[in-house]
Amino acid sequence: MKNLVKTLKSKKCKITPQRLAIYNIIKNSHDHLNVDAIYKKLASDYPTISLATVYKSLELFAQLGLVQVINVGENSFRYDANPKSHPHLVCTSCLTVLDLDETLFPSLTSSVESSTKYKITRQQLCFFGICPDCLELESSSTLTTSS
Amino acid sequence: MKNLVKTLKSKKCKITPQRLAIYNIIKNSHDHLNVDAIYKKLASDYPTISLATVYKSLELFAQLGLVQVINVGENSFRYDANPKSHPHLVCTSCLTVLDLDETLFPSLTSSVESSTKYKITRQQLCFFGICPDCLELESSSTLTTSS
DNA sequence: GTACTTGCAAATATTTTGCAGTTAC
DNA sequence: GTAACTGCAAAATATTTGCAAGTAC
Repeated sequence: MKNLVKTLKSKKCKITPQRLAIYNIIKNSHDHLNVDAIYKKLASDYPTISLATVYKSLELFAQLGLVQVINVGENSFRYDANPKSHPHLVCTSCLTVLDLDETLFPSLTSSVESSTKYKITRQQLCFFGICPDCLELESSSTLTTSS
Repeated sequence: MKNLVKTLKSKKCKITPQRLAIYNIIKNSHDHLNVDAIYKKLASDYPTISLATVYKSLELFAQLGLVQVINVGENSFRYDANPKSHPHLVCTSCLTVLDLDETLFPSLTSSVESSTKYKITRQQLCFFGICPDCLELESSSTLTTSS
């Protein structure tokens, strides 16, 4: 939060309740919410907030490097309060998106740069699979339906 | 193309000129086109084809495992005639999307599986950067504007 | 006080759907 | 001949924009 306030001030952007609320929601969710989910979470505290405000705030945050926009193959974007590019792990069953530790994959960028002539600025690693909870549900439902 | 015909037949799907044309376009483009680009490429040969047909055909191809749907953080999807999951390289300047050789990154999946309890089914690696052509343009325009 | 911000409504973009007419087989 | 497919138009979904009213500073 201090980071948000400091960055907004330094760019002469105003510190509004809406912006604080939106940033808080992203910051405090382990999952990576999309605009709609953020909007719905705001609904109880800010019944009159508009989707446009959520979009505008998120775009500002992204420009200021406060959040990262991620896309895991859905037709909507999700937002991550950690602006540093890092790998994500998607459960294709319950659709949650977790962070992974980047240190699992050292020096991917440099191997791409050396084998192509590209100057790499960013990478997006995304793994799709089934989380332990869903795996368990799956196996128990298999037992049920097979009876 | 033989692959397309064989797969369509085996699933009792009809082999229509539209489907052949759409598949051809994806297959023959080094870049990874989105629906709009495919539709525009079709325009000269099939002036009456509809966007809906392009969408429906691509969805069918994806379901049959003939193409891969990719998303590199745009708000539209691109299509790849190589259905095997493999890394992509995006030039953020000219917006082309190239394939990378998967062998550059061995055993990513297994290291994710061993460090989480997830069962990984698919991965998407995407590197963003500037291609050699755009790098060159950039440096020459810098020289020009700085004069 | 004023420049920035919000919230609404309308616009735009992408994708999906329903259905009547057409076509591959 | 018929089930599958196409093309159109309308709907659904996601995002952006213009602008009048409101608010942080």
